Amino acid sequence: MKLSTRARYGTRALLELALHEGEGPVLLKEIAKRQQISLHYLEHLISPLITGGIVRSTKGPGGGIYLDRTPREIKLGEVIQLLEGSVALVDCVNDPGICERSEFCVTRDIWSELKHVMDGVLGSTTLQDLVERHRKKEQPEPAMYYI
Amino acid sequence: MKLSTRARYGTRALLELALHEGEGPVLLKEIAKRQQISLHYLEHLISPLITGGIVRSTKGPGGGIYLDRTPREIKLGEVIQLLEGSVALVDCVNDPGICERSEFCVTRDIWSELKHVMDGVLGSTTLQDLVERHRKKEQPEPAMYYI
DNA sequence: ATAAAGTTGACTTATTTAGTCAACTATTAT
DNA sequence: ATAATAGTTGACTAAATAAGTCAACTTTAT
Repeated sequence: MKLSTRARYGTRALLELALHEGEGPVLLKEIAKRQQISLHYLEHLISPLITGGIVRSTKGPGGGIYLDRTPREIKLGEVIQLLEGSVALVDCVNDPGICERSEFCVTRDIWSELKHVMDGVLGSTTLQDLVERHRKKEQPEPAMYYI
Repeated sequence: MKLSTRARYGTRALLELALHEGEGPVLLKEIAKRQQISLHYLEHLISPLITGGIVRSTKGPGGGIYLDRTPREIKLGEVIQLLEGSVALVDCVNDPGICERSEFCVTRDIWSELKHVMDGVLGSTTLQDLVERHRKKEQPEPAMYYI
């Protein structure tokens, strides 16, 4: 029950983009280097994000990728959905029809509840939130001295 | 990012035990049949639950397995922990040392938050809750007529 | 034109999960 | 005692999924 590297790398790549928002396209090669991801692997993670309307790209010299919306408008839930699929821990949660037990199954109810709370977190966290958390960690609040 | 069959089958097996609480040992064969699980596979799921102090067993004729505590005292979180391991979606959440990025990594913070809310659900749901939900579905409240 | 970059599809390898089989141990009933 | 019942354990296999690599291709700036 682990998150795939797709989702983890992809999220980090997007954070990288959000941190450089407005500075023009970022090279895949740069992202791969800064986030320690294989370039070839990263290439494959980007394409669903383009299809999903989260990033855009330009080819050729000076090209690269960049966010298609502001970081504030990009929810983590969307990102995970694109890279990993639904956050449901069992298929019957999204698709009750696949198991004839679904209607009566109380364990299924619990797995649904798990999905619900996870969706809650991922639906209320945006790339902007990540950026802010990141900056906060980077530049710790100067110590306060009370005289 | 799916729950393994271990966790799913195991939880259902325990529910089966909880439903027959106090009626003596239940045959693995019975559980396997009622929950449509391969007997041989089920055997392997039981052993961590015994080690974990959730079920007990007696061998020989008239033997079987039964809960070691009341359903009210058995949290789903414990069960999942035994069958699947931590609910953490990435290893660095439990074990920051495995990634030198952990300290600064804001995506890790989100994965931690996910673990936290999942633990919330699983830590507050007991086998007894499952039993009650089950009974409620089985015997729907008789319709109320207001005169 | 040419070099820089992203895009796509095929392929391989590694890892994990699921499941099976068989030998073994303990217990009850006769 | 012994035979039958029932759980226990470990080794093994197969299937599925995830991770990663390679190479050919397209687009764009200079």
